[in-house]
Amino acid sequence: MTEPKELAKAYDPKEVEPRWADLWANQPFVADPKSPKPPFTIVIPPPNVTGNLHLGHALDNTIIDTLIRFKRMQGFEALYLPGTDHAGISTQVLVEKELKAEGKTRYDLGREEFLKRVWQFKEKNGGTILRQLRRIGASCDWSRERFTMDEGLSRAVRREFVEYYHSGLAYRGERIVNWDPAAQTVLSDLEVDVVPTKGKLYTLAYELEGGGEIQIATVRPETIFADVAVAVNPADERYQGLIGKQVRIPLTDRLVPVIADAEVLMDFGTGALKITPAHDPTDFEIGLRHGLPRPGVIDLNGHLTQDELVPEAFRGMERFKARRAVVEALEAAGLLRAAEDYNISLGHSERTKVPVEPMIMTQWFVRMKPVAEKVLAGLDRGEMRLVPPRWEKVNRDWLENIRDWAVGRQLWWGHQIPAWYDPEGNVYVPDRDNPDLDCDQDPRYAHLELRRDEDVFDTWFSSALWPFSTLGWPDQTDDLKKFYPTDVLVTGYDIIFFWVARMQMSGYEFMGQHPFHTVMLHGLYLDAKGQKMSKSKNNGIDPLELMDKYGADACRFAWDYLSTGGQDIRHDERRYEQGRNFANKLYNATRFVLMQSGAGGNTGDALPPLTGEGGINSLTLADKWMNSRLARGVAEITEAYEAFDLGRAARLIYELVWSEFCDWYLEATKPAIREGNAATMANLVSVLTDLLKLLHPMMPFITSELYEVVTGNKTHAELVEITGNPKYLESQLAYQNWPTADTLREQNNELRNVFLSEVRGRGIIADALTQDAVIEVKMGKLVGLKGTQALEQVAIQAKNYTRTAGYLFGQWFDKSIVENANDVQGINITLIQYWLEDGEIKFQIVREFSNQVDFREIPVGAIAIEREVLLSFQVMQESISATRNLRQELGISPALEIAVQLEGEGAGLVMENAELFKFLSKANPALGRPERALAQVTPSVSVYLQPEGDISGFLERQRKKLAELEKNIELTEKKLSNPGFVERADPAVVQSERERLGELKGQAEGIRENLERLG
RNA sequence: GGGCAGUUAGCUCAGCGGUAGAGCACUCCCUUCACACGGGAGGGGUCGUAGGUUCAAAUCCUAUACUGCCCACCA
Repeated sequence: MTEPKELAKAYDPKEVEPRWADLWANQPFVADPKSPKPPFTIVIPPPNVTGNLHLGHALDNTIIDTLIRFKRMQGFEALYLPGTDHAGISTQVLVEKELKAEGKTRYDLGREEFLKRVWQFKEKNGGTILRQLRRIGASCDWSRERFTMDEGLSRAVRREFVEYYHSGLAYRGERIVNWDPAAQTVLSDLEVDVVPTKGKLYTLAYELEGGGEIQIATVRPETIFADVAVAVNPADERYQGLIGKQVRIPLTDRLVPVIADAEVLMDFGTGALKITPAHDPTDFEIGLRHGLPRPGVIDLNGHLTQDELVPEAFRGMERFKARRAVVEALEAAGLLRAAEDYNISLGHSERTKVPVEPMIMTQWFVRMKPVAEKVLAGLDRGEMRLVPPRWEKVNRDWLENIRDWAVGRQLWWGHQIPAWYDPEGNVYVPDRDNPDLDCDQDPRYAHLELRRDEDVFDTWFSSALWPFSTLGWPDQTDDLKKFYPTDVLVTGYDIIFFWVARMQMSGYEFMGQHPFHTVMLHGLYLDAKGQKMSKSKNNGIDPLELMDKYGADACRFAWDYLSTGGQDIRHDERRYEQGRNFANKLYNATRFVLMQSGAGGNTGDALPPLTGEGGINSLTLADKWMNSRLARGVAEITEAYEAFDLGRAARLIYELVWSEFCDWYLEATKPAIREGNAATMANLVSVLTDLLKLLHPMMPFITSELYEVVTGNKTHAELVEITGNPKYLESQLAYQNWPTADTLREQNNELRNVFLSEVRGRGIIADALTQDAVIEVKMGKLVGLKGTQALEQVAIQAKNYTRTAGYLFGQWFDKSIVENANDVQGINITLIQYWLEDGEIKFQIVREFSNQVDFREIPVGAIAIEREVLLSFQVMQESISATRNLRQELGISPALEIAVQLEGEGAGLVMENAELFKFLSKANPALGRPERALAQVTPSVSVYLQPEGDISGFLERQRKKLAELEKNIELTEKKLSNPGFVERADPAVVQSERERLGELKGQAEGIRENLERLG
């Protein structure tokens, strides 16, 4: 941008966005724990430290930043806490891949060297994702950036384990676990994806001791060498005689018993099940019940062991190769009875995609049930809500059926488990009161040879603490006191179990309360075909490319716009075009305003004079209309933001800016500005300023830039100077107050102006001031004022001092203004509430007396305002559109000025605003009605135009319109003649139906008559 | 096996008890002094299907059909 007058025609985000991104990176939005403002906290869902920004992150962070910026402007001490996760498996896998390229494994380096290498990798790549976050404009407090393996967070994790251990929840036990042979680690159930996999169901014959055979069905014939029994259902008549007998495992000489267990399904396969406790979870359970041994024949690499249980030919063979070999051998031995195609539900490692091997191992587990119960109780008490609410059931179901959590991972990258073992296998864990003391450093155990557990914790074991470990826990820091519990958690529904539920549990367990009150779950971002994005499908869409192409603001707007009701989002490039076009529209609207004013705003505090040049009497009909639309927009948009309904907020703003501000108001100001109407000019600037504020949470870059230009009249060079330097820009839009009905009125709100002029004109305040004694007032006492009208307004009048403050739904919403009044000593204060009701401004005058909570009320008064004032701009719009339609119908050149005649109850109003009408319709209006003319009939005005040329098309469309009207009339009449409707429907609905019928009839009659005249 | 979403204009989606909406696409007109990433005027939908509740249903209920997702130890 150069001087305002030389602004480029099209908005260029590439020029603007990097400057602001730099400013926000260099001068972050630091939250102050000592601030008197109420806190509003959101912690980032920490991305993998070595990852790249993908659309899930973009969605998370755009939504979060939108909420944070909104709350910050609303007067909260907003904290957006950034950070990254060490992401155990995926980071380690990345580094190992790098090593592999060098022909090495982690074992070649050894643990210590390997970890050094991972830290180097982290230092090198760890900054990427955070830089990418800056690109989207995230207003994080970068001074508080955290990493799950920071010193502080590591202490938190250690504390977590020590607490779990000493409260008896963490224990070490031998269980069947999911083993990932590729990553060489245990996985939790959540990290296993069950994928239907093509395979075969084999029926094998086990010889019965003493002759005969029993057939069993299995998909894993290679595990028969670890069989310890064959089980049948005790109720199965087929096998009654066999229970207790011995059978021979095929290809071996080993005999195992036939046992009975109720868990065996009679109608699956042959009804007989081979029991392999070491390699199948169900078999493990059955084995446990029957006290069976549990030999294993598969090693950690997924190969058959060298164990003597395995026939020599198969030893050391890879598991799937072994399966084929065993099947061949069985066939050769004549023991394969059947092999049918079968879809096996096979667990795969989420990370490495390799089939998981169930294995028996001794591992650390945490018993989550008692912890989950605390969360469930909290949910019962309504301490947390999920948005959309349907997820609460999912959340609850999981917590209710929670199983013990295998927390150990056989990785090197992560928090090493603080548990030590002596040579006899006894466990040592640090004490609660000194958790940071390693047991092998503890003098009490000096006589022992202690060996530390090699394993590290599951990554989620540390993420579970994120909402408070990042704020300083286990220390009782100021941050923790101020900002915990956090407010909203924003994330995709795909990590409810992994992360959300675990934070809930650790929140209740360690902080004694909920970690956040609202969980906002957005949908998944799908590709254009509606499929999940994945590396294997290579259908990923890169948010950085989108931002380069359309600008970060455009993308943010698209993401906010799309976040409706937690629905999944299908990629559609057109949404980004919409965002880009919107930015361009806003830019050009601002450019127009600047061209007119050539200068910045005048957003002073004082009320404008009531009369004279620049006074409110100069406001045009369009100004008043725009102010009224803006007031409504502020209310609706604020409500949508408050409800975290960003999709709705985005739609409302888009409509307000484009369809109302640009399409109508901007055009309508042109004639007034040409006449030099200063009030219109000032109004234009103030409306635009509020629109920039409303839009700022969604499009922070462009709004910040334009705000500086509009209010400060800054040149491009000055802007570059400001945003390019690490110099605190206190005046920036991000720190401005959110528009309220109050500030609107300070800025020439129609209602306020009408009201105040009336009040002053009638001397109402003067009356009030003389009626009661005036006593000094402490404004801090202004609480307890009651009332619920949405348009309530409080005006404070004191000598030369006039301020207004709002009071809405029981709370001050711009209290600072009220508090500032303390500066004025000895003031006389009258509080005036006023609101709109039934086409009248109702008001109430309230006197506040010193140090008393009670106040006197003067009965509600009312000033009637003409309804037409509020509806008249609509009449203008309708008559202008009707005229444009006529022109179009007749193919009249847009440049040609025509003459129209007007008739109807709104015609006079149009004549009063003839200049506006003429400017927007290129038609000169006059009252009256020609004998023979084409007509466009609107509810309040009929527009007539002399027919020219071929009007057959026009007539046809008019007939169609008439038919449509008649159909509606019929429907409405039918409705109104239905006694059920008239008696039972809401009277307001009935009334509006009646009015509508009248309107329809009037219009139909107008068209009919006109058509008759035209013959 | 259980659960949850979705099915609305050609496309992608809002709306979720009181006259069917948006963006894009489509037709026509316009390089009008903010914007062609634009302006103006239009066309286009019996809201998956079948029942029910209600004065009134795209919206609530019950079935049902497709589509997608999640959970679950039938080997």
